[in-house]
Amino acid sequence: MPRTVDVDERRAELAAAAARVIARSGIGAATVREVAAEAGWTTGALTHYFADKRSLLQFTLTESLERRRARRSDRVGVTAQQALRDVLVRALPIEEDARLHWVVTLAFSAQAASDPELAVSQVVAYREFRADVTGLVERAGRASGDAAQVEAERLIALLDGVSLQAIFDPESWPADRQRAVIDAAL
Amino acid sequence: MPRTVDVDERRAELAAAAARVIARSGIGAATVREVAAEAGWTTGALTHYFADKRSLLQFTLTESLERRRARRSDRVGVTAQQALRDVLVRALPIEEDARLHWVVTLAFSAQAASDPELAVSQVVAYREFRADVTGLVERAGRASGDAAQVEAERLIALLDGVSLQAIFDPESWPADRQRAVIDAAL
Amino acid sequence: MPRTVDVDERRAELAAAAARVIARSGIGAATVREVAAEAGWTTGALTHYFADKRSLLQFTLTESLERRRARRSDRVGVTAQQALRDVLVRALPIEEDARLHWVVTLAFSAQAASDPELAVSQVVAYREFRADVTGLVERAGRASGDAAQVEAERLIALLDGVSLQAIFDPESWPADRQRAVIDAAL
Amino acid sequence: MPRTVDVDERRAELAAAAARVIARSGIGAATVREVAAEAGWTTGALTHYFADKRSLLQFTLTESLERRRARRSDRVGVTAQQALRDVLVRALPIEEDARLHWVVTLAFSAQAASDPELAVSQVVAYREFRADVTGLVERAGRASGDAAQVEAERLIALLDGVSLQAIFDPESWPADRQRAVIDAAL
DNA sequence: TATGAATGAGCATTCATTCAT
DNA sequence: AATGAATGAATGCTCATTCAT
Repeated sequence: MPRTVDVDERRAELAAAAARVIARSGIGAATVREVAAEAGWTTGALTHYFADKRSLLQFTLTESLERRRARRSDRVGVTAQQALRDVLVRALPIEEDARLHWVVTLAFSAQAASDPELAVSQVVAYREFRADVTGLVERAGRASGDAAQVEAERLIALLDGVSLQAIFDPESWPADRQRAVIDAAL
Repeated sequence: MPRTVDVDERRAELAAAAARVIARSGIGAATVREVAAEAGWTTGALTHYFADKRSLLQFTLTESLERRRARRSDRVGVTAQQALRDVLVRALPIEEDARLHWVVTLAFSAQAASDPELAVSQVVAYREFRADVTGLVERAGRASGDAAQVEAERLIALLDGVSLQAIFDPESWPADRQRAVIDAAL
Repeated sequence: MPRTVDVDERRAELAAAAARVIARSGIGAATVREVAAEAGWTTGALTHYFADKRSLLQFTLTESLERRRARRSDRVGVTAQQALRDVLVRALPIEEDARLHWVVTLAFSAQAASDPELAVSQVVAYREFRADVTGLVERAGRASGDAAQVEAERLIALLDGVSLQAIFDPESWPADRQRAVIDAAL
Repeated sequence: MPRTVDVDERRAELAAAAARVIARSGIGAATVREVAAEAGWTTGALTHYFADKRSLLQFTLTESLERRRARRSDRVGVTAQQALRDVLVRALPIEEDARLHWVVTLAFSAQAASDPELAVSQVVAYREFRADVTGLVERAGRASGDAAQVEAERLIALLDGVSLQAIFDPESWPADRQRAVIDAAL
């Protein structure tokens, strides 16, 4: 089914274009025209891949969440403690990929209040992340059972809080300081 | 003499209406018409108090930040340690006021990327918050000098992370669990 | 009836303000607010003197035409030939009064097409002007009967043509050149 | 391949519709909606051809000036004297084309005060007209050098004055009388 | 008489969406 | 599959007008 591959790839390209527009100019500027132009197509072409604007944006968010999840799993040949640290540090808005994800996520938070489907995607992704981190906390022998989940939540809250502030106030939060907070918590 | 009106009060009313609309339906739904209707006026009336939509939204954000700051200062006759705990806990999205503030703040984060003035307001407010918390950490004898600021940043990051998740996934984060994270950190 | 005098005076003041606004920024900028502000009042005050915008503008035009007519008659102790020359030259957009009148008249020409009442005011004023000039042509012994009217029309056409171009292209038409055309025709 | 459209032709159609609306109801009535309806399109379609209202109206004026200029040049196989008379008479508001041009020009004079670009278009067009007429005056052997330009200005002033009055007071100015003034001047 | 708050219709403009080609 | 012309609803904003004070 080579055609299916094309379609998926095209959808991913368009979602990436949408993410770039959102990061650059805010979600209000993410019009169909603008996203299509950013991707190098016309609005008409876009409608072959997304029924309407809403599904384009919906996919942009889930794609961003999915890519974050994928990035998380490619850790091989390290100890659980290292893996835990890796997962947390790579979620910080330090590398461009992660920063883009954060900006997109926050932009959608403005819509999630009124759009349950968006909210669900984010909740599911968060719970998966929590399960992953809980697993690593256990494998690292830091805690087990409920205590492991509490520890995971504490670590994720710290990670999210630092990320949020680093997005808003990058000057106060160079990469080193971001990582330092995580390392101190571990 | 025509009926006179308390301009500042009216502006605050309209900003509150805007905040409610944003919290209920997202910032995209915060149109001039919708905000005016929420406040019980027509669009024309709104223009007496705000030159344009941008200044309405700008004021909505700064008003929200200002109210949060004001709420922070009314703590009397308690120990520094209690005051610190109070400040952090009351910033959590537990009471309606604080929840509304969080939703509004996050909604604006979607715009701040493209509107430097909004970004500045948020950064300034965050730095003030950090200074306040740092002062309390010192007075509580938890740390001093640079270490006090590092501790403050850790506490705020934790607070922000919990708040963010509580906004997205309220089911996972009842008030007790939110407070527990803060208490454990203290 | 002192109050009546006040009212008439106030109406004249407002009409003068309207004329200044039109001359400065075009008829599109002659909003009720703008005219009231130019006169130093609020819009509410204006409504005591004019039922609506239309009657304000209508009066602005007729007042301008009336003032032009009044200016025409204050010529004493000169020969008919001198009076003729005077009437024509003083109608040219050289002095501020006359220039303002021209600009206002032209601005209203844009509306006269769709507003018969405005058109009538202008036609009546023009015919009066023609009758005046015809009388002067006869008294100056330049022509009589139908020939006098034809001569008057020629002179007025010349005057209007020069005025029109002087309004549009003042650089090409300093006062001297405007007067020279009239003098050559006489 | 989608249906293709002659952009220049469409712009000309829309400008013609704008001219008709202006002539019928005044420039104040020349709203985007009204012009689009007059042309048989919706407002959205209009924006494919003009970025905004201002550029639509600007084009309407320059198109009208351009058409007048084009009309002027299609004189072949006549003497210079005949050509001169032709040019002047065809500029009078006798035929529908010329009348429309006059009304449009006058309507824009109400805006030119506040829009320098419009004023420039009109001045340039007038100076071209003057240069053309001056050339014909010379070729007709009526005058030469500076005298030719003075004669041209006199003729144009007469033409403009007659036209202006014929627009305002058509009853007083049937076609014959308009032409008679020009012929008498020649 | 005068104020200015409030209304609501109308405006230019933007934009998601449809559709003939 | 892709274009881009066209639609029409929605938006921010302006403004003439009304009216309680």
